[in-house]
Amino acid sequence: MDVKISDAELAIMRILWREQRPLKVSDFLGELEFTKGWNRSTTHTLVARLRDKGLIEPTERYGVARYVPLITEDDFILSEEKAVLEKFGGAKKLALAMVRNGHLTDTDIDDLRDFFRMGGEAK
Amino acid sequence: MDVKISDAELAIMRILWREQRPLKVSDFLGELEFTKGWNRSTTHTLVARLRDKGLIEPTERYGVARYVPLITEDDFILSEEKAVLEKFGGAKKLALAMVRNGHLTDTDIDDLRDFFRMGGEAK
DNA sequence: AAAGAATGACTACGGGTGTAAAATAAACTA
DNA sequence: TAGTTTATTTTACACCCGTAGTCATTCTTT
Repeated sequence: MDVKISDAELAIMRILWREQRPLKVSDFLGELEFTKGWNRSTTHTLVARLRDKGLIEPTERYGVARYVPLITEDDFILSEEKAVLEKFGGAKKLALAMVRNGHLTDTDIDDLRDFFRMGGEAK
Repeated sequence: MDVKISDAELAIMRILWREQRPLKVSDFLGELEFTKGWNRSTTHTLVARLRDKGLIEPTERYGVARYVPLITEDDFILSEEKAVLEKFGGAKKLALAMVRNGHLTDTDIDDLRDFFRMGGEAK
């Protein structure tokens, strides 16, 4: 998939990924109103756009639609990663920036190393 | 600074950062036409927008303007880093994605570790 | 069933972005 | 210096995004 998820849309995807179950819009309306200050309409618009883009889908429809994501968070991250590297001019530059800003700690680095040693299965 | 640099604009900044000297638009027109397939007008538009945003500046003006960047690549990277982490849900997740995709190698990781050891001055 | 509340669909609008044509100005060449 | 080539500015336009108003529909609750 290479449809774009906008920042605002992402907030919705995140909730869907987190909850791991079909959600009615009303299930996260409140949260988004609180965390993002969104108007009810705004949330509905974003949900509609995600639906139009084929990124979420209502599971059957009696009455109120319950949505599920059609891509996993991992898929999203892996695909975004590429765009980000493009923007930063390489993984190493980005990693260095993260280290310099103190967002990637030495323990994190150890973990990455371990991840390597184990051929890539750790979390 | 917290003016946004769009993806297209970034291509221009990158050339300016790379060349380390004042450049005429014609100096990179060809490259961008080749690598991005841009029309001459497009490049000019982007240059104008960068100028309007105060991100580049012509050095004196006899005849053809020669531009220099007003922010360094490091400044840019450091400021963007935050937005990226936001999007990826943390530095570690992002780093893991990079490793998984094979964009951050074990040697890179060693370098990061070294960077740490030396209190942050390596390149 | 009627009134009121919740829900969802449709419409809108201003700003940014990618893309470029058209118009204008400046520089070069014969 | 006129004619031509090159550079710069102006204008355009469609699409995406954040944001939300409004209208229509569907529950609820008397």
